[in-house]
Amino acid sequence: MESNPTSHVILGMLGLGPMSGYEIKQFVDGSTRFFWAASYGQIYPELRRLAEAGLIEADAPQGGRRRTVYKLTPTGAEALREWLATPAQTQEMRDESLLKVFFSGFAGPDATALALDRKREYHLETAERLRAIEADAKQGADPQDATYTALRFGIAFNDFVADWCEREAAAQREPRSEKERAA
Amino acid sequence: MESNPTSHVILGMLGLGPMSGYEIKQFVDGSTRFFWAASYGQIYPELRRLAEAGLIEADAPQGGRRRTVYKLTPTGAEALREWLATPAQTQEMRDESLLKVFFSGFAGPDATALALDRKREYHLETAERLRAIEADAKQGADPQDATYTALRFGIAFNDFVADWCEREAAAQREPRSEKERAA
DNA sequence: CGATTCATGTAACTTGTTACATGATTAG
DNA sequence: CTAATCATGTAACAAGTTACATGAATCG
Repeated sequence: MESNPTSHVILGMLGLGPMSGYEIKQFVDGSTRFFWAASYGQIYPELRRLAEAGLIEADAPQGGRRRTVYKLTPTGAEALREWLATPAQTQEMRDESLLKVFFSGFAGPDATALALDRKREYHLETAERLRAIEADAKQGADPQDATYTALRFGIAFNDFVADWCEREAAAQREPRSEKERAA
Repeated sequence: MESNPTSHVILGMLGLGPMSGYEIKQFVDGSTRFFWAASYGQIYPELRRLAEAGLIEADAPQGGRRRTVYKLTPTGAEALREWLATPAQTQEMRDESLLKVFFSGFAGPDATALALDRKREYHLETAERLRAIEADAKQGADPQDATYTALRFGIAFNDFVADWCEREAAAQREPRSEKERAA
């Protein structure tokens, strides 16, 4: 069984409890989305593959709707534990706002501060959205619960970046360096 | 001309000065790599497309080696300015180390702190690598130069995450909550 | 002169998104 | 009854990586 990135998210989600593909997608969108997304186009085919490989199996469907709830098999639980014990490999960012900061010099000396302002705005909004999720999750949440920890990371991270952008934009707006002032 | 993410990196790089595909790759690897990567498989075909669309053109090749140095045309410069003036859209992360933190509860109560330790280590190493690049770039660098600003962002960001992981791992190792202590 | 680096390029593959199709169930 | 939501799925596409092929120039 070839393992791919998406398979680990699915195994992890089923490690939290039995779920259908639809529920996995909802859960991802409300939690790992900001650092690891997944779409139906990945989830459903991957569920099938994992079931064929014997890592997960269809649980008895509950409720009136036709749906397939999956759960981990012992093999799947083992695979999840193994993956968790392995050092992480994928560490990627694609941050267009930072790319614009990087190249902003081309649009003149004031453009950098503006690019930083825009980046800041994005992170403020994201932090706010995450705080809304946190407020929902807060009731009875154990602060040491790992999923909650990841959420707090998202908030802290976005707050930090917003602050950094603010400070840096201010520095960019300060009077130019001695060399330039002398000129 | 359909614009795609890679085309903007190339236009931006050529905005810094005429470059060959090979040089673009080197430059990316030494700068935007940690927030926006690019491979030869993207760069060379895209250079051809941009040249056909008239946004860039082959400059007179300098030096003994056979190579093609590209530069922006006025149209390309305009396209770059336009892109810079537009709000950023792509904002993605794929952070496997955080995913492991998120799911770590499955591997027992101690696993979260360990996952945080590992994540911390990664960011310490990255910060160190970026500092090495900074040390190289430092001679005569204008602190308000935008490319330098992005580099400092990378360092600050990785330092922050490393610290956050340290604090959070410590909190995870503290005695459990009242509820559990009472039990 | 042999190894390394410079330099360009492509084919096969992996990964992921978007948009659509389908239909059942539930809420108002 | 009809609109929204639940639920599963796929096809077409977009994006990006890896690995390889090729050959010239340079360095020791």
